[in-house]
Amino acid sequence: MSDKPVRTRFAPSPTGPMHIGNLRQAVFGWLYAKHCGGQFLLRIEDTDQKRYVEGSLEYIIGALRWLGLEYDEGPDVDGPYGPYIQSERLPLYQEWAQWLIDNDKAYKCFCTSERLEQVNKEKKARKEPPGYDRHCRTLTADEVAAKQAEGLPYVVRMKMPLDGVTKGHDIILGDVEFPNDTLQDAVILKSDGFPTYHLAHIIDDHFMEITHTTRGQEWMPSFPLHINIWQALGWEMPQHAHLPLILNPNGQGKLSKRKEAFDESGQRVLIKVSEYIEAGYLPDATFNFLANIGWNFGEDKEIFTVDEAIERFDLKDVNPANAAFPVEKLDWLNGQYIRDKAPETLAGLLVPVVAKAGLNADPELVGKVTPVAQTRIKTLNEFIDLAGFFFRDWAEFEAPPADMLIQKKMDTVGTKRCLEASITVLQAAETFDHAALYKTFKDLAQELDVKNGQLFGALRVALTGQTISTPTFETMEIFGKDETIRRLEMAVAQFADV
RNA sequence: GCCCCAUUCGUCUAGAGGCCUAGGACGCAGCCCUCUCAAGGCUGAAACAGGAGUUCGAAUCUCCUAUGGGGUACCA
Repeated sequence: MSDKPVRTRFAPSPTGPMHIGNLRQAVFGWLYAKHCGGQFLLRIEDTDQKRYVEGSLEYIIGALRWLGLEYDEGPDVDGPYGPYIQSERLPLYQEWAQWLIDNDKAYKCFCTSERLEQVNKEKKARKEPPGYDRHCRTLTADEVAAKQAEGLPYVVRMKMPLDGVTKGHDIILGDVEFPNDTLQDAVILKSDGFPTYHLAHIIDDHFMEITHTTRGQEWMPSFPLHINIWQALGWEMPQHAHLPLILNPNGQGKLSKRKEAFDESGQRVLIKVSEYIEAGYLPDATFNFLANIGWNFGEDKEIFTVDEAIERFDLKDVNPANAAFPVEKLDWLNGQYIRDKAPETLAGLLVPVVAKAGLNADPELVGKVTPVAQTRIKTLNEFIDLAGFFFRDWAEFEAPPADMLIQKKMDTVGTKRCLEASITVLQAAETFDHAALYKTFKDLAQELDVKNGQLFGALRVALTGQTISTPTFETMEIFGKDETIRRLEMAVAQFADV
């Protein structure tokens, strides 16, 4: 091990909206770099032109920034090791592929995909494991020259050892070894001149001076290939950490944006980072949640800040086992974070949410409603369901139907009487704060010989049109005397024919 | 098929040979509080995949089996 500064990278492919599992990989790499006082960089691996999706870079950058994972170098952050987009580094890969050929570590392969298919078909018929038969590995220099003179397209394949074992070490998994006779002469440079991931990431990691790599465990099978490439190149290999995968909540299969998953309550599991943002999850809660999968803070502490995580995080403490995605825990955590925020701060976050819902996002009103909603919402968006009525045009409020106003074990006559009596009491009210209102209505309930819940429930529905809402008297206080009475009168009108 | 990895409450996890009659959290159940819904408080049910070893002693080490996951592309 050297004393060079720790450098980690997040290297996604620009293939569309960013996946939440991907974001977690980024979290671990970022956390480790920060923990070591090193650098974290973003590199775009776009060596597969076919899979490129327009706008992906913006998705990736947006997701990283949203969560607070600032990178020291990247496509839009200049650094001394750029460019940070692989398609802009093509000559480098081609040069080193040639170097490998020149040094007898790799070879040109002219086999067509048709032949490859044929080979596999035959192998299958003989019940042999599939794979390339190394047909071009033994081509003579003259044969190669002849094929090239014909203008035949070719790929470059790695010349893998035929026997023995390839040994490697992983920070999380420990020592691993692979029998070489099961390995393939993988393609490292495609016929279009683009490198495959295998070659490209190694060259980049080397020249970008990456000291520790983090990637999903799905890469484990190609680890021996990579080890051999590093060795062939004669470069010092960074330390590798293969991170556990996130599985669907039921533990069946890895979380994927192509296959939708559902949790126990039948809710669709959100996959894209953008979906989490839109659903009203907080970045700090999401960070906490993601960091808690496969790693934990210790001391039985579930809730921790980013700085606390940086302080403690170490790749070697990561649990090697794959994890079912514990979605339901995010709701709880997000609720915790919402409650921990200063009401003014929360209100600031809520204003745009109200606006986005197409409602009147008056900051002052949001500020008044926030404290009474704070313990009742788990995501920002739930604010709309609970308290959206405050932000609709009051003049357009329509009284709820009579049967909604009538509470348990009440009838039309009794309900109407309650509402009328309430209006009378309200008109006489001098102070209009919720504590005083509570007291007067408690007295009124006794006077009318109904239960608190029966009276208060009718009031709630009359005021909000909802059976679940912010507390009734706090709601009255926010509405003020005039609006409160107006709504109750509208409710009484629902009983006109009684 | 072959290769690789993993396996502690339903789930995320703590646990690196005696501290474990296995700890925390989510979820769940019950109770308290209570104007709805939450929040909060308290209580409870709930796990070392199985089998062989090693050892005075194993959730912790070894092997086998089972199960789950991943890979097996001129995708990453």
